[in-house]
Amino acid sequence: MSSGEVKRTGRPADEAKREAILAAAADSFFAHGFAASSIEQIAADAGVSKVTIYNRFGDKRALFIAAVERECEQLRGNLEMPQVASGNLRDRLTAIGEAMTAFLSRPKMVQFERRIAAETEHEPSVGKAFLVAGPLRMKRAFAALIGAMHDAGDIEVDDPELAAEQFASMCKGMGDLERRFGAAPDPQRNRERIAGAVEVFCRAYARD
Amino acid sequence: MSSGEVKRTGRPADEAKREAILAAAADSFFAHGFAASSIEQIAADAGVSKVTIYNRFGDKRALFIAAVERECEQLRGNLEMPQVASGNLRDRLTAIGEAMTAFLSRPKMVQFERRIAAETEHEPSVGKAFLVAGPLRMKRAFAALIGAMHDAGDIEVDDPELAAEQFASMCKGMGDLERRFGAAPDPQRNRERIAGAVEVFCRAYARD
DNA sequence: CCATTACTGAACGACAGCGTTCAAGTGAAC
DNA sequence: GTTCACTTGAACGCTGTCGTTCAGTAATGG
Repeated sequence: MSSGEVKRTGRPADEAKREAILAAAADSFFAHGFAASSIEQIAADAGVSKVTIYNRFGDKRALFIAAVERECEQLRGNLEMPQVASGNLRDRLTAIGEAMTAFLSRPKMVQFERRIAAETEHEPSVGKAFLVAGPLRMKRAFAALIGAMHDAGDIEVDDPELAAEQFASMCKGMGDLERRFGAAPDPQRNRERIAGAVEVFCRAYARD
Repeated sequence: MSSGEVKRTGRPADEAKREAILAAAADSFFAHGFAASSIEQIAADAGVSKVTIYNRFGDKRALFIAAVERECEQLRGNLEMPQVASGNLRDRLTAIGEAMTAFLSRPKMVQFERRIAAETEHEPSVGKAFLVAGPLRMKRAFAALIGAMHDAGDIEVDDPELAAEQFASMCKGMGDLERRFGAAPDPQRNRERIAGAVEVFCRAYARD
């Protein structure tokens, strides 16, 4: 009943401050890590008193969780698959591969992944939440696309999820690792990876 | 000249202690992260005085670097490619895929990767060192194998490094992500991934 | 035995973070 | 204007870490 519609008397909480706190927390946590971040600094960055943070979030750990949840929500927004229904099979696959690579290459994304992975050690739920909000979601969307291509008769695929993984993995190749471990990006090689993935995928699955 | 053959007088350094320190440091750093690890705790775990650590390594950061280097060396040892010269193409590829997945799935490896990635943010050299000692090394070894298969007439490949990446990436699929973010391992799915990778690879590259 | 080097335990100063408390101020709703 | 909840700044106790110092002990070569 009355979800969040409770009329509270007195001064209302400042939602702008909540946002500022979470933004500052995310910046610090994902840039420096949980242990290396201080609530004091986050409060200063957010232009807010430390007490306000404790009143609203209670705990450093809880603040971290809240920041992760916020980031996952934002992730969901930017995750839209490019709806490429036009063009031939190869062009469509290429577009998908390029969109995916671009999405995963953003520095912010790389940083976020790094940090979530590290923090998963202590808080496995964080890792699971990210998996569901990010990669698994993406895989399912792409698998559905593969299924549609199969139904349309463009390709012949038994296991759409596996095929989706294969294509996505080939597009990433080692670019994934290189990004994560700070090697300089190589756009040329990334294009070759996508082209190669399309080629192999088509040789293996394209009909006629 | 006389590399390390300098006759030093006085009590000799206890190499066993050095090892104990590095082992304890690696355990702590890779389990809890750099900032969350304390020299005091590492000293206690190693059964060594804190002063000994400072005398031998000088600094927390230097200790971390030393621990990473040691881990990379150990990595090099366990990285031997299975020399599968026998059997048909599919069997050989399957053996390679299984060896690779087993190697990358070890909890210690997952943990190490997570931590190095996180610490790359502050110390990019650490990430680069790991890339060279691990993945790049592996890729080259595997690319050489692919090249040999090509020369032997089993497959037809233009870009052995790309093909190596493709096969390895397909074998990993999303298992990589799942491990890193703490999802329960699925051996059945991993086998399917390897089988699928072999199938696609052969369809794309196998001769006749 | 003696010089030399390695190691230890304990203690120290300096600093920073967490989480809490308190008194005071602020602002919306009734 | 009163009320009530939110917000603030400052201060506090506590804990923990780093990095250093020092005196004392252990082990080795000459």
